[in-house]
Formats: sequence, C-alpha cells, structure tokens
Amino acid sequence: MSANPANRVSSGERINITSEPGRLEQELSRRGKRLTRQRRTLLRIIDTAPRHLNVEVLLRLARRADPRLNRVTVYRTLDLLKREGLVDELDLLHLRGHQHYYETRGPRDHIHVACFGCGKVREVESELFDRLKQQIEGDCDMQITVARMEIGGYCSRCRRPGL
Amino acid sequence: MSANPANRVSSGERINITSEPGRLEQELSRRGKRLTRQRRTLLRIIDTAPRHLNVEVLLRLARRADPRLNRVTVYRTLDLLKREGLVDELDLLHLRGHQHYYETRGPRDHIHVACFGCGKVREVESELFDRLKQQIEGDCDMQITVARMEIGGYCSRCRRPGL
DNA sequence: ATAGATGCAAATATTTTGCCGCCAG
DNA sequence: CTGGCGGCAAAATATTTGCATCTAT
Repeated sequence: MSANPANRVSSGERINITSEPGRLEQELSRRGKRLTRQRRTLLRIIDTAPRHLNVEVLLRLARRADPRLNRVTVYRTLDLLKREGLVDELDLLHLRGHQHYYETRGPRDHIHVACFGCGKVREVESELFDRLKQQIEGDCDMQITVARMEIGGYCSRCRRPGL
Repeated sequence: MSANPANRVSSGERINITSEPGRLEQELSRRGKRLTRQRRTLLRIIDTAPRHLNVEVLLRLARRADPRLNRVTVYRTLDLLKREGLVDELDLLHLRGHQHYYETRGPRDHIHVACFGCGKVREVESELFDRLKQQIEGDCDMQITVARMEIGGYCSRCRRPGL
C-alpha cells in the first residue's frame, strides 16, 4: 500500500520546531499589532506550551503569570491569531466535549488521528496529504488558507469489541 | 500536478445517491432501534433535505410536520445517528458561528471545500483522499470510523485582495 | 493624544441532564 | 407490559457583546 517510502506517514511525536520562543510575538509586532502585557503572556504560553491547548487550560496557565488576565482576553487573542493565520483551531472530533483546541501553525500541515478508546491524539504528516491539497487548490481554483484533516477510530489497543 | 486522471477530484454537485428515502429508517429498524413518530419525522428530513443541516434548521423543518417536536429530541436523535455511524458531524471551519452541521454518511467520504468569501461549500471526492486514509489506517494501525477533511480559502471570485 | 486593548458583567449560543409520563414493540 | 423515548424546565458549557477604563505606540 505504502510501497513508496516517500508516501509513508511520519510519526507525530516530534517537537514543535516551528515555535521557537518569540515567534508569535515577532509576527504580531511585524504586522503592526499592539503587544500588551496580556498578549505577551498568552503568546509565550502558546509558543512553548503543550499542543492542543483549549481555552480553559490556556487561561489557567496564563493566570499563573498574570492572575487578573480575563477569559475574554483569551478568546479575543485567539481570534486575532486565527485571523492572522498564526494558529489553527481544531475540535479533535469532539473527543471530549465541544470545546476547541488551538495550536501554532507550522510550515507543514499535519493530520490529527484520534482514538475514541483511549483518547490519544497522534499528529501525522504525509506526502499524500500535501499532494491532495495541491490537487484541490488546482482543480477547485482555490487559494487555500486552512486545511484540516481529522481522523477518528480505534487504535490497536482499543479495537472495538463488536466490530 | 494531477497528471493522472485517476487522481482528479470529482465535482461535488452530485445528488446524494446514498439517501434514497427510507434508508435511515430501515437502518435503525434493522439495528433494533425504536421508530417513534418523532424519529421518523427527523429521519425523513435528513434523508431528503438539503445537505449540511444544522440543529436549528432541522428543528424548524421538523416542526412543520410535528409542531410539538422538541429541540432536545433533535439532539438525541442526532447523537444516536452519530453513534450508529449513519451521519457525520461537521463544523465547516466555523464558517458561520460555532454550530455543527450534519449529513448522511454515504459509501464514500468526501472533502468539504469552503470559501471564506462567499460562504459556498463544495463537496469533493478524490482518489488521493481514499489512498491517504488507507495509508493512515495501515501505518498507524487504526480502525478508522470517521474521516473528516475540511479546506478553507478563497475561490477565484473571492480572491483575497492583499494576498 | 488616541486608536485600540482589557476587565467586568451580562447576554447569547449551544448542548446536556433530571424527571416524569407516554408509547413502540 | 415495560424499557426506551420524548417533552419540559433547568443546568451546564462555550462564546460574544456593551461599555467604561486603561495603555502601547
């Protein structure tokens, strides 16, 4: 099936190399956005913290540094980053409720593969995925700004009993 | 890019051939689920109505036939259909708010391509997409039950000015 | 100086739950 | 008959808005 090694997916347990500390701050500054104390705090966390942050966790982490920081500011900052194309918003197939998850956007999109059994989420890159996007870009004459692929199922350890 | 014709995407303006009226009702019945009046109403609508229904629209359509039908019943029925793998849940990249959209699940998954400018959503099938899923299934040893791919961007008529 | 950001409270939107009476099988 | 289902009200969760105040530039 994946006879060609170039087609093989690459495992997702990598470090987020795209987010050397300060990247988001630099980007926003470059685009003429104001860097408030609250934004710096949030950007630093998003740049360095675990992937798949949700609003709840982001707020909790931010308040360690700045206890007055408001939840609304979290929402507004995430909106800004979304509009600027600096973070992606995911729902991870509603694995846990209807909240959203956010992650910094790197040079290469990846696929999220989630197990409904154990809840583990793997990130996967694939040459086929990149080609598929190109194909759609061409055939639909679209200028793609967001590409999201989320796969749900059961991993080998959680294989559904009755299937 | 898509030199191989087999790789070309197929346009999405097709009829939903997978939902000949009664299909959902048959499926649920076959699985030993009760067919109440409310469920029949909802199933009929989902089987035949426009794609990308949200709860609001589904409820409104349902109440034409059964004015007492409750919103909670809509949620519970959609949950059932999701659990049974008969409908897919989408958010279409939050094109319009954070609501979800539902569509009957056919034999072949498709990609949703949405334009942030005009809001149009195209459905696209692709041989590459099928191969990508197979690849992940194999390489991650996953038993895939849901595969969602959503693309956002700007179509030729809405091309973003400053990009 | 001033456009734009934050905090707070309240509003809105979306989804879930508890409970009781009802109905499909 | 009876266990699953639907309606209603209320709760829980998630996100947005109005407005006065503050601050980065």
